[in-house]
Amino acid sequence: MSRTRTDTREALIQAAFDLIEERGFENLSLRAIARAASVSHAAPYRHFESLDDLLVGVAERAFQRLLDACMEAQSSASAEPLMRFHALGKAYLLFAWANPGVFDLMFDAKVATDERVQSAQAAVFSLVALAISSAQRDGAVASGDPQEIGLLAWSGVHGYAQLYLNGLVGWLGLEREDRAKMASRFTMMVYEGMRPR
Amino acid sequence: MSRTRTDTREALIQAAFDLIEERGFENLSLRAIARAASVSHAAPYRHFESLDDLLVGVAERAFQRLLDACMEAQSSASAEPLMRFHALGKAYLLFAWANPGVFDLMFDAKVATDERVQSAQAAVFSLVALAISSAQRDGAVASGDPQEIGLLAWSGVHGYAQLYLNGLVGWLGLEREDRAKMASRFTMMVYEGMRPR
DNA sequence: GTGTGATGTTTACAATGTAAACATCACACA
DNA sequence: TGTGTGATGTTTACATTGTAAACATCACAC
Repeated sequence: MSRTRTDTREALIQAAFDLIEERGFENLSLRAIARAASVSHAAPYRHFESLDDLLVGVAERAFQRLLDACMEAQSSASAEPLMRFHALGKAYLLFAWANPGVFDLMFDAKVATDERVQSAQAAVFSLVALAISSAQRDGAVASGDPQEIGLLAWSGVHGYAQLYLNGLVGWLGLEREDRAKMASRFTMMVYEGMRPR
Repeated sequence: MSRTRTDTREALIQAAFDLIEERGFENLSLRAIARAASVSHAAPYRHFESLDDLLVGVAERAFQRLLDACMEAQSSASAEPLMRFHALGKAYLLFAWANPGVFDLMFDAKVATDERVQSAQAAVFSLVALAISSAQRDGAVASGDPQEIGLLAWSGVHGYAQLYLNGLVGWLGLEREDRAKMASRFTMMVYEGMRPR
């Protein structure tokens, strides 16, 4: 029984995903991915145009998982807008910290210009914008363009994730509390700034 | 007249800086840098341990310029804490958008673990934290740990810069207003969230 | 003046991304 | 049921890359 088309494609993406989490995506090689997926080093070209194209596939997959994690967190939170927003931000941060390598990849210039990745980003954003506007209806967030406020919220959480992953931990005293608590805390601060006055 | 040690070192860093802004730092090659600096492809090894080490040099240089830009902007702003904060955030965003390639590099995993880069990051952060605590003294920003609030502010601006550079422009309606206006506007939103209630 | 250390070049090598030629296997159609 | 045709995979090949080693050169302290 040989592998179907989708099998190999999936295997390559999964192998890349794992390798990235092991060693970061900077020193990733097409050949190493192929090796990990037990195919020859040229086989990936039957499924992807290039290494970058494969990475786009990985990023798409990663955004799918991020979206799942966010929706899952939101749906298991209470209906109160504060809690839903809190769940969203926390899930985002925990995803970034649990998958630092792919998180870097997801917003890397190499893949971010691809329209498939961009629409995946847009899907995440629409989740944020939705949370904002529903919180606005409950009077929990100040009025204003939900897109704009959503971008403010997302920027805060996203920037925190990135700064945390790249350096900050080193020179700031961070990492004393556990991450879940830090994620909660920071998300609350972002939320705090958006409340009506 | 031959080049002094510092000459070649500087020339290499400058060449790398320029190449990064032309083509992004992902596909950058040591050999291309050497070529641009008119030296043989092995010459860089007399000044840097490796390509990554050279990139650290570029990042250091870039942080220096960012710091200069921020301080310059701050000092030509009025003494009012709002205006100083505004100048800082705006300068940060404009720097990122004027130098997208090196801005990516400055927070890339490849260089961010280096302690020289980390201390450069810390220098930027101390500027932010200082602005916060001085604004607090004037009652313009809510009380609380200036480090923590500063991190909130920095995260917001930084995340916006990164999201903007990698995709956002594509799928959101952005880029209609001019950038200086967008930078101002966003910085003000961040500031708004930090005011006392 | 001389030699010694710093700077630069040439040559070499293994690893990489990608293309082309070749093999194989599943499966539609006779 | 046999066959050929397209999809999938492998082998081979090649230019480019980062890096090391051997060699050249030049400035400058003694």
